Amino acid sequence: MLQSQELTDRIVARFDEMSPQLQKAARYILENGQEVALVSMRELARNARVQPATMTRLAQFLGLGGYEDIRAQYSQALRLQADGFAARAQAREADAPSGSGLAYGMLQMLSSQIARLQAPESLARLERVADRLAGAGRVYVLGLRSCHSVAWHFHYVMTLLGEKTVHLDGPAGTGVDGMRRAGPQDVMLVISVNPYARQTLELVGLAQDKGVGIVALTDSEVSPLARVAEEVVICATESETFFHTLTPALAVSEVLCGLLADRDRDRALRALQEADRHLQGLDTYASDIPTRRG
Amino acid sequence: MLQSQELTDRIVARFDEMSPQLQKAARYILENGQEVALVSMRELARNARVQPATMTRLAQFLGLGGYEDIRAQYSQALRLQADGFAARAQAREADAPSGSGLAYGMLQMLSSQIARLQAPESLARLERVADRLAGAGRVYVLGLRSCHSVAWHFHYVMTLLGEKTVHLDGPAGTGVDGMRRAGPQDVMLVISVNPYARQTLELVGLAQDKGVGIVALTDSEVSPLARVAEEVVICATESETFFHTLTPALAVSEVLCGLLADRDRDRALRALQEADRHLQGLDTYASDIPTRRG
DNA sequence: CTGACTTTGCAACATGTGTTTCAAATTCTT
DNA sequence: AAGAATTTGAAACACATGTTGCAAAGTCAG
Repeated sequence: MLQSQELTDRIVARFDEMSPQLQKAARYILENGQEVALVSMRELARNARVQPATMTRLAQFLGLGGYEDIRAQYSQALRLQADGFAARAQAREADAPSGSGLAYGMLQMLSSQIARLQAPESLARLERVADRLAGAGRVYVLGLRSCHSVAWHFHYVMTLLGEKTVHLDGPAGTGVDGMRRAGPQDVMLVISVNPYARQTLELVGLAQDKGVGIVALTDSEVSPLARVAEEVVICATESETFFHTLTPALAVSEVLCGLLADRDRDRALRALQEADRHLQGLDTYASDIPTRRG
Repeated sequence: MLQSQELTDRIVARFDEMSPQLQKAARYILENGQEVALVSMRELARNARVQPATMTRLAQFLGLGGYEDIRAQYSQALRLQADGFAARAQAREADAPSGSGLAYGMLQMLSSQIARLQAPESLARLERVADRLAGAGRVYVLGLRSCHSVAWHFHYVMTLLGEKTVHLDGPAGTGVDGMRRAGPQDVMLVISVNPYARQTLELVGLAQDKGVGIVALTDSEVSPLARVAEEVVICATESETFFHTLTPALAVSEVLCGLLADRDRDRALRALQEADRHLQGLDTYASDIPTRRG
């Protein structure tokens, strides 16, 4: 499969060999690449003042099957460009095996989804969420079912940073007990994506009743959480396999931790060093498989 | 003529008034704006799993003449976005404040780290790990401390897919009990990065003694796990803040789930449908904050 | 000037498009 | 539980699509 730049190069290289009508069509394509992706070939032909058949002949002259191949490459180029992810220069190799093709596609999509979080609006939201969490008395962290990992990880890192977060989770249904002392000076960070766990929504309702601020990581502007949260970060969940992805949400969670740590770097560093000493003292880490005796 | 942001705002504003199918179409358009410009409405409807008529109804519901009006606006937005791409990228890098700069840098690095997993060698390893796991009697999943999220999520998704994984985790130190019946036909998937938890390494040693196969997600070719595992996938952990990132490892975990599901798509689909019915039957999900009585 | 070859316009073709209409299915109200 | 209203799926419709094939037009060599 060709890149649109590669196709562009090929058009330029063979321009002299083309008949006048082919040259007319080729020039129009070179000068209006995004229109190739956005309008039909017949409309493009009209705009270029050539016959539709000329476009098909041009594609075949260039060694392609038909005009659809031209459009597909310009469409893909526009997708990559619109995503704003400069590092993804290489398109997928033709005929990759099914398994690797799936893995490749999943990774490409994940990378793109995380890159999209770099948009100015998204960055501004991340800042506002971090501000809100930094100013809270206590931060309650809630993520159920598939979102558990994101909530747990946020809480884990924040405890290493010496922050007072409360993870609303626990065995034998005790997780919600953590909300007992919550009040208006506190904030709940809730992570939930479609399909939304009823218990998550119920706990958010409870938090609202107690005057707790809500900030949310969710999948859409039309999520029920988006309606009640003061601040929302939208995390893509679309996936090329059967279930939604939580990788962008984890990325966002880690970025929030980073922003919070950044607000008091000295304190965060001290807390990490203390945690490190504590864990070293407990012999928590090792750098090799222990040799077993007996 | 509306801007696509204005149309987006209108969709969000009126979302609650929409029927379930209109909401499904609306959500898909919000999440896939550039596809609106790049593919036909019938193809978009197929991807969104709605009837073509639904797309037309949505447009009319929004006060537009027909779907073409939706497409025209998203096309125009894409034209504007593509035109300004290079200039906006440069402005962002020059002007971003410290906080957003940190967030931007973290996201850029994460996106790049995941993109690097698309290398052929990495894809080949993913295939081999998936093969090994697919052929196992039982899969034991181990990830402690910061790696807990990745292990838990893998286990969670695999249970949805109907697979027999055992998560070596549990309260009151009981997690290791799951290893009691492990044997040579089983495989352990271990996730650990520097600093490596001693208990992780001890359990890996125990698994080796029992003849259990080991596959590892870890951070380096020189990780202690890399020395003892049959297959290794290297996940970057480098971060622009104080602590290592687990986002690439979660991405890898999800890709492995996808590859395993791909090996028996029909079975995976049936398992997910059964899980869905089961959870629906338990009233696990909701689409709005419940109204509290009293 | 003529014949051969190439280029080009145009129409037919099979298929896809967005919209409309109708009836079945679902939901809501009484 | 029944009737009304709304939602939805599916098919038909008119039109647009990209491609193919044929013949007219144009160009070039002898």
